[in-house]
Amino acid sequence: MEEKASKEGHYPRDSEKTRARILQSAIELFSNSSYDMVRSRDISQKAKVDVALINRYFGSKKDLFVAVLDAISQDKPELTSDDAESRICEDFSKRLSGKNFQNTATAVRLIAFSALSPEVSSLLRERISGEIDRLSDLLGVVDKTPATTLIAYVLGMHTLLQMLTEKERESLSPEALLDPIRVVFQKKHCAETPA
Amino acid sequence: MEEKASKEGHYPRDSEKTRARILQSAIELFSNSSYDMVRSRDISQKAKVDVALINRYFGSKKDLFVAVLDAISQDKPELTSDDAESRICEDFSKRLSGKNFQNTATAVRLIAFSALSPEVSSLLRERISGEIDRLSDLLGVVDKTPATTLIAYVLGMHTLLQMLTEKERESLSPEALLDPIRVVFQKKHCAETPA
DNA sequence: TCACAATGTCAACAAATATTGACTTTTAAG
DNA sequence: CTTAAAAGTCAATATTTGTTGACATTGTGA
Repeated sequence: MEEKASKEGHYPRDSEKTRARILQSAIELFSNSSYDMVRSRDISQKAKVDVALINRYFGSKKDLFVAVLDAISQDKPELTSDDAESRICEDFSKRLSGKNFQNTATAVRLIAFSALSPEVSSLLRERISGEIDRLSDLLGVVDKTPATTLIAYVLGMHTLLQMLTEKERESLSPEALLDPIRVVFQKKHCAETPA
Repeated sequence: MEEKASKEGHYPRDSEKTRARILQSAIELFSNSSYDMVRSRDISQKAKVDVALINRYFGSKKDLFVAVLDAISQDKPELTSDDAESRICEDFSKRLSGKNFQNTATAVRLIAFSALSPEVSSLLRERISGEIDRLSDLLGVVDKTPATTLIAYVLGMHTLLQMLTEKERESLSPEALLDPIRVVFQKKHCAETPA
């Protein structure tokens, strides 16, 4: 797994791989905190790379962010509506158990974190509209309201789960957390929450 | 309405009123963007006051933020569950019509904006837990899940509505937007959205 | 009117952070 | 081996932003 690192721990030079390493680090960091919170130096450290290389390879921090957006737009699998629901479920579960994670629902989560960062919010505007459209297609309706509702909920739940203590998170019922989502998917409208 | 401003436009000196003006400006600004986005100089400009006075009167920007939190915790009216629902409704309506606003649901909205700002997120952690408890009482249940669900949704919807264009907002059905909320309030579980 | 405290103004400071350019090291071709 | 381009390093810069302290102005009680 480790690239052979000569003596003092630096990798043999390979521009493609360093570029990829920067991008990957950026993806992970931007998926777990906001654009503003992630400093260039965090990314470079995680990628085991000098800060200056971010600018050399990507132009600027903002450009790197755009590259991240493009990257996660690429490998977006065709979803079924069942799939989408279980994805969100899995995502919530992981967050409830306090874990970090790599590859589930990254786009929405990333958007959730940086939605209010002034430098990139305009970029995210387009993407979020795209996500709403995509989800609307998935639901097979013209009206954007259900998709908007769902994404808002996922957005907010991510933010909120981020804020709560582990103890508080544990006290939540993962099942019941999905009720509003089921409303949108129009499957199980009348969930009974035992008082 | 205007305080008598002597000749060149500065108010007669009155520490209480200047303090109040700063606080009010801060409340409004922090209710419409994040802690990071609101610069000290924005607050001072809006309050028609020198920047330095923020520190003189409140100590620091962070302290001012705390003062804002305390202030909006004060005049929190006793709510009924009907009341809460109509409040949220009103709040969404205003946001849908692109207006800014002063006095509705300020606490949650303010929390929504600054939830991810590193400097104050720990402060908000307590408050949001408080809001969840308060709402749980209102709902008359011990389980925090419904309240958490509702607050997440409000949080996310605020963020999202913030991002969408006016055109996109207009295409949404305010009624349907409230469906997940009704789920939590356990009133109208089986909403029919006409395809 | 005088003096002193309260209030307000201004410019300079400090810290954080993305960015840049000059410089060094590595790689690979001729 | 030489040499030039590619890749990486390092220190300095520019900018933004909260904060501070010296100074000016206003109000008030003796």
